[in-house]
Amino acid sequence: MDKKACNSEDPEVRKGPWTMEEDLILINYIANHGEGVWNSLARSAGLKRTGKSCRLRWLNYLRPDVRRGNITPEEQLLIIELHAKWGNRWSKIAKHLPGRTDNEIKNYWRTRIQKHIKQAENFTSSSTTSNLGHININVGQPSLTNQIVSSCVAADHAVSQSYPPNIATSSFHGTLPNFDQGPNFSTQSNDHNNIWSMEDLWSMHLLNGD
DNA sequence: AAAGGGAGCAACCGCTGCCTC
DNA sequence: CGAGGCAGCGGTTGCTCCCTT
Repeated sequence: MDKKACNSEDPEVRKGPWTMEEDLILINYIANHGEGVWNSLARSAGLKRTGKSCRLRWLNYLRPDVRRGNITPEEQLLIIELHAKWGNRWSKIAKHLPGRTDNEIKNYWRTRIQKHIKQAENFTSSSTTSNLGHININVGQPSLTNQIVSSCVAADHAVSQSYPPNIATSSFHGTLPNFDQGPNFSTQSNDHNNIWSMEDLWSMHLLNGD
């Protein structure tokens, strides 16, 4: 329970998007002191953030091993199968997808797969009882699962085909990301960008001499 | 060219479970 | 054994970007 730690009335506590400065402070601090005891970490590092916020930022974004963007068809299939098995146990599912975070998988599911599932279910007979509220795919229904996977893959493929590679990555090619906009410099990016931006952050961290 | 709407994603919120004292 | 503190989880919100009209 985050009784005091999550006191959102505290004017000293910053909320909203993380700035690059904050990211660097957090990276530096964790590099020097390691993770853990997030509330005191936030205080010691001089971040006006809750420990919770620091933990989330680190786990979902700043960790060096985090992979972002471009969910592969294999990963899609795995997500669908594991979700069919475990439901919305995102962290459990994420453990089977190295480098992926529960938040990313959750967002991916809600924004992409859920949409395709609905389409697929509409496409299949209306006589089949389904649970749209809590998507419940039976692994024993390969046709539906395959339909969803192929639907997702096809959609993603279409998107990647319709975007010239340098459009999605344009803001990162040949110039430093625009950090003025806060952490959004790496949103909606593919693997290449993400490696790019995070390497950038980490190299800056290293340049700081830590 | 501008406005509206939808999609995608980062971050917050509230809750639960575990651990320590 | 109970209280308090922390980490972790899942749901939700709100912002930004991009596409369509």
